[in-house]
Amino acid sequence: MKKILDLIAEQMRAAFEGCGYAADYGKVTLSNRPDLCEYQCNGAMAAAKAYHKKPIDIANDVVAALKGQTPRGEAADNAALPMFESVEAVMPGFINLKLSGEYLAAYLDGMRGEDKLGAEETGGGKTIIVDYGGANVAKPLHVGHLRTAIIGECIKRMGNYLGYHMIGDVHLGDWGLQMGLIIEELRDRKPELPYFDEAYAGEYPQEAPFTISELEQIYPAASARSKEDEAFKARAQEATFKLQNGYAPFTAIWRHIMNVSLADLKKNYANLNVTFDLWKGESDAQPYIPGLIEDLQKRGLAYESEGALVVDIALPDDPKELPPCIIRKSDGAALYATSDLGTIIERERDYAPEEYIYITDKRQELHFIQVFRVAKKAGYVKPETKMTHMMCGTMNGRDGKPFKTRAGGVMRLENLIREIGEAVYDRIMENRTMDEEEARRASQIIGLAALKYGDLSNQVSKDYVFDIDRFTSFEGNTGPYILYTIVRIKSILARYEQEQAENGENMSAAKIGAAGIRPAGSAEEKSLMLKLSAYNDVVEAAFAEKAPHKLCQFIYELSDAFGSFYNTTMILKEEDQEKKAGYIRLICLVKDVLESCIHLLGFDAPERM
RNA sequence: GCGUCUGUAGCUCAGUGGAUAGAGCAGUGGCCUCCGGAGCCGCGUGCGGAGGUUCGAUUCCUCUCAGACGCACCA
Repeated sequence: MKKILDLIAEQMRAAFEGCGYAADYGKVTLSNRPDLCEYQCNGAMAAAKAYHKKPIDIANDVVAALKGQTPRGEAADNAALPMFESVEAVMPGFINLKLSGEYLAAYLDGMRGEDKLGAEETGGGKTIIVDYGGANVAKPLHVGHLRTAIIGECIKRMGNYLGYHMIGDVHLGDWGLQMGLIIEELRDRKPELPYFDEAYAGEYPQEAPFTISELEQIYPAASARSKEDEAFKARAQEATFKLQNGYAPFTAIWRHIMNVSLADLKKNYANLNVTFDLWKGESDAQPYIPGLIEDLQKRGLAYESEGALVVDIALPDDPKELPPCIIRKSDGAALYATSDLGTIIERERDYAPEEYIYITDKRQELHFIQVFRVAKKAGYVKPETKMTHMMCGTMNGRDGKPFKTRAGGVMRLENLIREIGEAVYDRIMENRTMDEEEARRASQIIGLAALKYGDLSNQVSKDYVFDIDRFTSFEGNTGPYILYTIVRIKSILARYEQEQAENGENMSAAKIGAAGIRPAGSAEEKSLMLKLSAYNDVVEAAFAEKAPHKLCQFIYELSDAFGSFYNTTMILKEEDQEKKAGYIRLICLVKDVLESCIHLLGFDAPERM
């Protein structure tokens, strides 16, 4: 369906044109003075200069033209309906518009009849790769992984919804120095293992020489040690180099690390409602790296500098000369940028995407500038391919500093999720009687909504304060409040159905769906309807601007509008059955839109709460 | 030092080249013979600072102050 703002703008453009002004001035926006009007057009003021006329005169011309005009909206059903309830020109030259109740009701009925509630599939099947995992093998997920996972999942869902072919890749950190660190730490802890016996010629064991919890302990220990112990660090670097060159015993250890760790990671991401189409990692880029380096050297793009192999990426109009991109360290090992470039080559070969979206912490900005520039400069990626780096702000604690556990350590994701679940559970139990099992289940669902909504409702690029008490509150602009609205609507709908069944009435669900939504009978109802009509516009904008928080803002406002409507309108007590059925259809649409939005955001609503 | 990002209400956050800059929380006062009161309706304070462009700037530009982050062999 066309967006309602576009439909209105069509009228406005025609009116401007009819009066001899350029159609472009007919741009329409939501009103910023809801007390005066619903939509507004400021074009008359912009046009004043070009036509040497007073803005108000232009506005009056256009309004007159608009009044004499018949609507020509393309939605055939709506074409016969006058679009506006009122149009007026006011000083200094605003054109204020109110939509007719019939037109709006017809528009909403159009939404009800569509699979995606009026959202258009503008993606046309274009392939977009979204790289939003960044988890490191052998290292537990922590809060630092939370944002990218949540945001990436949302971006992917929105894109798919709008008809793009989104490919989500977890892109594991499974190949860098960390692997060498683990190997060497393991050698010190269990020197008797055959992997460390150079004379060993037999088969390596199937069984991993460690459990996930051991592994999770080994890495941090090794990492800390490498910062103090130069010799250890050197050993780790050598081990990394050997692994990267296919040394069999280390490859065997690496496989064990991968197997043990992957199962755990999958479980944790699943708990977050986050899924990936690809479980690729840096290791998958390795086969491309020798060719990549050779190619860059042969074409003179890469050269030696201070022992390392680098590619210049500076451009003449950079405010500051950027450091070159290192693609091979002086010890011969590949590194982050190299494997990202290798990954790009693989992705081009397998998917040839029209856009890349990388979602990471904003501290990696320089790295992605370098990688993108090398990819374009070397022609690995077409010039017109969009490469976007979505930079996430940091998640801070209430003190404004990076989020930590009470003890001051890094908070593990599973602990965070559990804490939130418990906070929600306590709230449920103190307010309502629900059996324990259901409360447990509900608190899982609600907790995830609290967590995700709390994150997604902030702008991606900004640091934000993570506050469990605030996020899990059932009041205000929170995930639970949105769910509460949905649950209330479900409850009303269930009662209505029951009522109809008891009366043996013919108002079956199918019949309800068939009849129309009625023009608003109150200011609250109309506000609700206007808000609903913006759905397709909002989803499209949220994706185009990669701004999930716009979706959050929308559902909050929609929930709020529903709250006001609900509070002033007796739905089930309404005696006029037609009117009542109209209300039911309306709130059913509210529910559908809300559920659709939370699904895009990546969480669900419980049946009760 | 250089660069990037960010400064909006007591707190947490939205927002726009235009009319009176909005929400939530906290504080405070109302609203149930009523569908979930975990609700609804009121009440007050603010665009870090200075210039500039513009009929109009919180928004665009310059400078300045403050904070976060980054600045070649970690990822």
